[in-house]
Amino acid sequence: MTPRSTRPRERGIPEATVARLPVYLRALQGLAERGILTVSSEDLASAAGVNSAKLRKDLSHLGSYGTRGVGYDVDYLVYQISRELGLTQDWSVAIVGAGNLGRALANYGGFGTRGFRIAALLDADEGVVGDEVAGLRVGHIDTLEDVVSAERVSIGVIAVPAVAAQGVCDRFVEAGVTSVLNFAPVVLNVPPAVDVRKVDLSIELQILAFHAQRKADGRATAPPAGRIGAKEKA
Amino acid sequence: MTPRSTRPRERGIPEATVARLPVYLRALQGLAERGILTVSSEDLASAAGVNSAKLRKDLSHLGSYGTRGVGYDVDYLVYQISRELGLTQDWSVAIVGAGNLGRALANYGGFGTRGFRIAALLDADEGVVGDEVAGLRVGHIDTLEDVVSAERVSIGVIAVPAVAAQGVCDRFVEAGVTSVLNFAPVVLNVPPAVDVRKVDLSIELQILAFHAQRKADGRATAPPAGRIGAKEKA
DNA sequence: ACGCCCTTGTGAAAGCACGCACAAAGTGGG
DNA sequence: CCCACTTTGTGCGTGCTTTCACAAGGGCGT
Repeated sequence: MTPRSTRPRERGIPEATVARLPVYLRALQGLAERGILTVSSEDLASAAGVNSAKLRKDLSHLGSYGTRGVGYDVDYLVYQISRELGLTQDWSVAIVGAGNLGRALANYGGFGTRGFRIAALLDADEGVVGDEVAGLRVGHIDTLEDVVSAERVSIGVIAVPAVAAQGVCDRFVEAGVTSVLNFAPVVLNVPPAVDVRKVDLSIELQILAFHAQRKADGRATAPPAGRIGAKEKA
Repeated sequence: MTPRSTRPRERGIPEATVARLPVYLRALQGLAERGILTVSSEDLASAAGVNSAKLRKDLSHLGSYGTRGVGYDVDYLVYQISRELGLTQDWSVAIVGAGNLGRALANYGGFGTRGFRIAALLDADEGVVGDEVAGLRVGHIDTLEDVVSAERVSIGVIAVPAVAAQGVCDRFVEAGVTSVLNFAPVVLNVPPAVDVRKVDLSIELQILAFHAQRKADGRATAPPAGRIGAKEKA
């Protein structure tokens, strides 16, 4: 614990790096569970499916947490990434929509890891209100505002049909939620201060179809080079 | 139908553009349903949540399908984008995992739009094999290879727990599937010729948490600027 | 038939992201 | 105590993305 520069990072982690940190975190937690104490950038990169230089550069944005000639201390790095991502505090999440998707989300064990607490699961359908899902009782959509303020919900998850999504989003925003995760296939309109992320099955399928067509349309001009996967064998 | 250059695009649409085409397509279909025949890049961009210059450049990669001073013919553009994405042919999709997530996917009406056909919904749990979901009977995982070859499945969807994902993926690959959509929170290992896309709830949540923390940690250095959303009012 | 006005399509510039390759830094053996 | 080896952290070149700004093209009113 030498004093170091005391100024590891100076704010401003590239968005592309932020998007990969959760992947590194998961890989590290897997290593930790297997009792591995130290890992090199090469090994961690391989576990996370990225280039090792990219991994090192990503981590360098958080500070100098590695030891040359040795690698990274797994537990320490888990802690640093968790802290950077804001997972050392708990975030309350409200899920709207208790259909199959909402239930799948609610059952998503421990919500990735810890750090997220499902404060409520709401639905507009009287038929499902009152059901128990993942140890939670489904509440009525009309209690959204109460739940958000009582439970200090900071992240809203929208798992309702497309036509209802903007309405739910507006209510979240009105209630003070500034982070929204949207599973409905619509573009949400929100004020600039609100952060929206989208998860969209049909978009992913269509992107796959595009590349599949490439492969089928006679020899493609370039290999698929999927943005995410396409790694070589272990 | 003037002869034009007959060489509208020459192969090689940027990946970033491909990822946005489905969004444009959906926006256009919405316009078409409302009976709108023509749209300007400005209006379409607004509906899709992007910058109009970006939209024009994206569309220019497909060819010159607009009319200066007027805009784009909605139906024609729908057709061109569909064709480019490979949606004018049908793709057979097999979903493995008939839990809440698998069911949610199977029920995802018309699978976005048309273009995708669910050839099978499979599960390893004898308890759910035989259930009817979305007009489909859940089959046993052991029939995966048969289904893939009999139904000419080209896209495999993995909606199983993390520990089972790699195994299912291997079976898909072995059976000849070259496009995989993975919902399990693991990095899949596949040969280079296979295209994998990942949808991961907990990663999205963690990215939101990062930005939320930024907002909370005193005035952020920069506004959130969510990759996806954060548009202004209509 | 002419000219005004609107909107597309695209050069050019700026900003990011990626990956190579290497110097710096730390470990362990002799 | 020194040297050989390992692995990090990063400067730099390259290519992709985004955005601006505007010339070219086409419709419409007169």
